[in-house]
Amino acid sequence: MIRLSNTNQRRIIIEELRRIKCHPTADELYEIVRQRLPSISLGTVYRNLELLADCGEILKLEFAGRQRRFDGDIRRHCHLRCLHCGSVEDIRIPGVELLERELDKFLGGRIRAAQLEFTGYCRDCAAKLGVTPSASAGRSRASSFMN
Amino acid sequence: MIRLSNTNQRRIIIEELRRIKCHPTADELYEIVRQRLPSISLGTVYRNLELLADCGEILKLEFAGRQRRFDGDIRRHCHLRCLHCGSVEDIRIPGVELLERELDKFLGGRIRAAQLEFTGYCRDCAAKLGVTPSASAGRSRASSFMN
DNA sequence: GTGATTGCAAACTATTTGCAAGAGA
DNA sequence: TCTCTTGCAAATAGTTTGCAATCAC
Repeated sequence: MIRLSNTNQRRIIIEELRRIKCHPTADELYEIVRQRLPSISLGTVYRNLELLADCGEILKLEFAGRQRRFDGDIRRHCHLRCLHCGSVEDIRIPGVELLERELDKFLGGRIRAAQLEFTGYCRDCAAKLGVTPSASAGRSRASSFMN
Repeated sequence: MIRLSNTNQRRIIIEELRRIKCHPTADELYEIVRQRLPSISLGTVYRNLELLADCGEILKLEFAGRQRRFDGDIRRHCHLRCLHCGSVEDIRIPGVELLERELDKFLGGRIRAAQLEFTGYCRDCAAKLGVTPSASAGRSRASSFMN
C-alpha cells in the first residue's frame, strides 16, 4: 500500500469527512474544510479524495447521481440514494448481512466487489413529499425497518 | 405515462440500442445511429435517451464521475462494471435470482428499488491483464460461473 | 395549425491537469 | 535536499440548453 505524507490539508480532509455523517460531494467537503483552512483549493480536495479512496482510507461512491460522493466510514454498509434530492443515506436493513455473505461468495476471478444499493427517498424528502409505507402496500415487511 | 411522438430519430435510437448487446454511452450510440441517419445531432441522442429512460423504455446506468451508459434491455439483470476500461457487461450469476427475491422484500415505504452491482474486470481486460480466478484464492465457488 | 422535436452551437458542470512555489521527511 | 503536495487557473469531458427551423399528428 502507498504511504501518503501527512500534510495539514490531507489530515483535515480526513478528519472532516470522518466527522460528518453525511456523504458529501467534493465541493461540499471543500466548503466544510475551508472553514478550518480558508486557503485550501478545490483541486487539492479532489486530489486527496482520489488518493485516499485509492488507499482504502475512505469510500468513493460512484453509483449515485451525477456527482461523486465520499464516505468516511469504510465499514461495509448499504446506501439509499434519494430520487428527489440526490443525497445518500446510510441504511441498516435487518437481514441484509445474510445477503451480503451470499454476495461475497461470488467474489473471485474477474469479480472484485459486489454492492447492494437502494434508491428511494431520504427521510427529509419522504416527509416533505408525503411518502408513506402504504405507498406500495402489500409488502408488509417494509414498514418494519423504516422509521 | 407520457406519450412520445414517433420521430425517425427516436425510432432508430431505440432500434439500435435494442439491437446492440453492449451498454453504449451517448456518444457511442450517436456514432452507431449516425450510420443510418448521418445528419442526427448528439444533442438529439442525449435528449431522446433521457426521455426514453424517463418513460421506462430503456435503462440509464449512472456511475457518478464517469460516463453514463444506456441499456436497451429493461428486464431485471445484474451488471459488472470494468475497473479497467469502464465498460459494463451483463452478468448472469447462478443463484442471484434468490438474492433478488430477498431484496424485493425490502421494497416499500421510502425504498423504491434495490440493485445488485458488481465491479471487476470485463472479459477482454481480464484476459489482457492476466486476471485469473486464482487471484483471490480460497473462494472456490467463484470459478464456477466465470468463463 | 400547433405543439413537440430537431440540428446547431454555445453554455454549463464536474473533474482533471500543468506548473511554479512551498512543505514534509 | 529532493520528492511529494499545494494553489491557481486553464483545460477537459460529458451533458444540457436556447433558438429558429422543421416535423408529427
